[in-house]
Amino acid sequence: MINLTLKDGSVKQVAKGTTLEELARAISQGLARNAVAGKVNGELKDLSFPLQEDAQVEILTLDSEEGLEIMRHSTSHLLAQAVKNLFPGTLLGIGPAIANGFYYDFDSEHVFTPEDLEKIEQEMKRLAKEDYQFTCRTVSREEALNYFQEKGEKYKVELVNDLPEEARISMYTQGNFTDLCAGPHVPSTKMIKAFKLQSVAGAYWRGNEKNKMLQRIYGLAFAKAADLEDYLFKLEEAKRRDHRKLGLELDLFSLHDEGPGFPFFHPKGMVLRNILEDFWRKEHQKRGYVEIKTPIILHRSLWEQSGHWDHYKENMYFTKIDDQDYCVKPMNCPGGMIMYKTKLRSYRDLPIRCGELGLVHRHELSGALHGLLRVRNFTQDDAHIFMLPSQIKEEIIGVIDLVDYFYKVFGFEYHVELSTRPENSMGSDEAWEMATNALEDALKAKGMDYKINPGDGAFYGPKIDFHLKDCLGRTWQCGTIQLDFQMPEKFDLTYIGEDGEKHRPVMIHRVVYGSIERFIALLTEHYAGAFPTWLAPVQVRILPITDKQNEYAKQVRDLLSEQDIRVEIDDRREKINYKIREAQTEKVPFALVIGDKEVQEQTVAVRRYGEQKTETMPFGDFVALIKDEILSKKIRQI
RNA sequence: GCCGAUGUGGCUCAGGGGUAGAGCAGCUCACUCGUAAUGAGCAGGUCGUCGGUUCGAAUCCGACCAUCGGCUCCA
Repeated sequence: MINLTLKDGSVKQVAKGTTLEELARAISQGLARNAVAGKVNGELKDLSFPLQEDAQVEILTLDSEEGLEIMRHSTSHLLAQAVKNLFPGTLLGIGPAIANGFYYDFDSEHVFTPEDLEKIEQEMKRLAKEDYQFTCRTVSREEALNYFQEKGEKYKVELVNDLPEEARISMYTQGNFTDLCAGPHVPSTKMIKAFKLQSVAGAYWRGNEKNKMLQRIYGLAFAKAADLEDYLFKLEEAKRRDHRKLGLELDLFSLHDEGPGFPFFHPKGMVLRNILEDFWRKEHQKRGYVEIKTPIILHRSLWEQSGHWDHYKENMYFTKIDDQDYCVKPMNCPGGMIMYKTKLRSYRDLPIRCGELGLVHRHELSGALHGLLRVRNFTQDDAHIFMLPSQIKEEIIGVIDLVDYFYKVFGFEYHVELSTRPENSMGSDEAWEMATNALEDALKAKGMDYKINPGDGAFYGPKIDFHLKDCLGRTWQCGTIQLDFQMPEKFDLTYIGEDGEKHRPVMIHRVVYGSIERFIALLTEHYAGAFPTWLAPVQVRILPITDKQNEYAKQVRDLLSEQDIRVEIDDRREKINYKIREAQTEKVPFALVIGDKEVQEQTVAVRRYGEQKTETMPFGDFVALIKDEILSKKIRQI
C-alpha cells in the first residue's frame, strides 16, 4: 500500500499501481467523471498514470487553469486529427495550448480558407463524439524517428532530433491519429466540448523568418459552451474599446494612406497629448530633471559613432543635405551625448537627469503597423541620466518609482520584464553582465516580480521593460529603463572626479510613457474612451433647453473657462434629449442642462457621463466639484 | 517583410458584367422643446490605385497600395 496526500491535506491509502483515474473514482464519482488529468508531486500526469509510491496527488478538472490548459492542448490534437482526415498529406508542426485556446501549425499545399475552418470544426465535433481514448506510449528515439520519417513528417523528425539526450519520448494516439507529444492529455475526446476555430494565420516554423511559413489555425476552447459564449461576448465588448475605433469616433487622431504609420493628431487628441506632456514636465521638474530638445535630422557621422549605423540601420530613414548623408533620428540619445559634451562636467554635477520629448522615426515593417500602438514616428518621453557608477542603483530605483507613480495615477496594472543581451549588440561581456546585474539588483531591492526576456535588450545595453495591456489583452512595452556603458565610451564622455582626473560616467536611457502615441492608445482602451475628467478633451458641455437660456449658458461657460475648464455650449436648436444623447455618445464627463429653473435659481443640472440621474446644484458647488475631480485626477468606475 | 482576409459617399454597411443604394452624419426649412435620436427636403461616390479581359468592368483577372488578424520585429 502507498500513502497519497490529497489537495485538501487528507491522506488516502491505496494499493501500489493504482492509477489516477482509479483514485479519482475512489474519491467520488463526480470527480472521476470530470477529471481530465492529475498532478503527482507537482508533475502533470495522465489519468492512466499508475501510482507507485507515496506522493502528493491532485486530480485536475476543467475547473482549474491547469485542467483547462490540458484540455486545450488535447483540442489542438483533435484539430490536427480533423485536418489530417480532411486534407491528407498535410504535415504537422506544433500545436500547443495558449490563453483561452490553442493553435496548430500545418504545412499544406492547400491554403485553408474560412470555409475550410467550418468543415474542420464539424469534423472535430464528429471526432470528439467518437469518444476516442488518448493513449500514451513511450518510445525510443529510433522508433519515433522511424515512425515520423516513414510518414514524411519532417517537422516532427526535426523536433525528435532536437530533443535532449535524456528526454523521455512519448507519442499520443487518439483513433487514427498519432502525434509526438509530452502530454498529458484528457482521457477521451469526449471531454472536449466547447471549442471554436477562430482564424488562420501565417507563422514561421520555429518562429524564425528564415524558415518556411506554415499555416497556423487558432481556436478557442472552454470547459463548457456557456464559457465559450461568454468569452466571445467579451471579445465583442473589447472591440468597442479599440482605440482605432474610438480615436475616430472621439475625433482624437487619424491615419491615412499618405502616411502609413504617421499619425495625424486632431484638436481633441492634442488636448490629451498636451495634458500628458504638462503632467510629465511637472513631475519631472519635481524630481530634478531638466529638459532639452535636440534636432530630428543629424549627420551620418554621429550615427556611425553611436553604433546606430551598424546596429540599427534597417530601422532608420535617411536623407541627403548638400550632398552629405543625414539620418532621421530613431533615438534621442546621440543628441543627448552632444549636449553632455558641450561643457566640462564635474562629479558635483552628477547625476544629470536630462529629459527630452523627442520625436523619433523608425521604419517598422508594414505588416507590423497597428493604429497608434505601433507607428513609424512617435514621441518618446525620453531622459538620459548621466551619473557616477556609485549612483546607478539609486537612480534606477528612482526611475522604477517614477514609472510606478505614473501608472498608478492612470490606474494601469503592469508587468515587468528584464531584457538581456541580444545577438547584434556591442560591448564586452563584462560590461553587459555588470549592467544586467545592476538592473536586476534594483528590481530585487524593490521586491518586484519580473520575468526574464532573453536576448531582447537594446544593442547598447540591457533593459527593464514595463508592459501594459490593450483591449484584447495583448501587452505592449511602454516604460523602459536601459543601462548603458557603451555610449559614454563611444562618445568619450567624461567628468572630473574628486581626484581631479577624468572619469567615465554611466548613463541610463529611460522612458515612462514610452511613446506618447502608444500611451494614448492604451489610455483610450483602458478607459473605453471615457477619460477621467482631468484628461477629457471636453470636460463640460452646457446644454440650454431653448435659446432663451443661451445668455446664462454663456455666463456659465465663461466662468468655467476662466477656471481653465474645457467647456462647450451646445446651443443648436435641438431637443434636449438629442443633445444629451450626443454628450453621452461623445463621453463628455459632465453635461449641464440649463432651463428656466436653473436660470432663475442660478443653478446647473448636472448629469455625469454614464449616469441617468441628475443633480441640480448651485453653480459654485459644481465648480468646486469639478475642480476637485480634476486636481485629484480622479478615476471613476463606470 | 511574410501568410490569409478585406477595401462601395465623412461613418456603418447592402448590392453586383449593362454603368450605384440605405441608415447615420452634413446642409436647408419648420418645431422653442426638461434628461439617450422631432419632421420634411437637399446635397454628397471616376465603388483603394494602375493595368488586362470584354461591345460594355464598380462587378471577372493581374500587379501595386492601404487596412485587419497573425508571424517576425519593437516604444
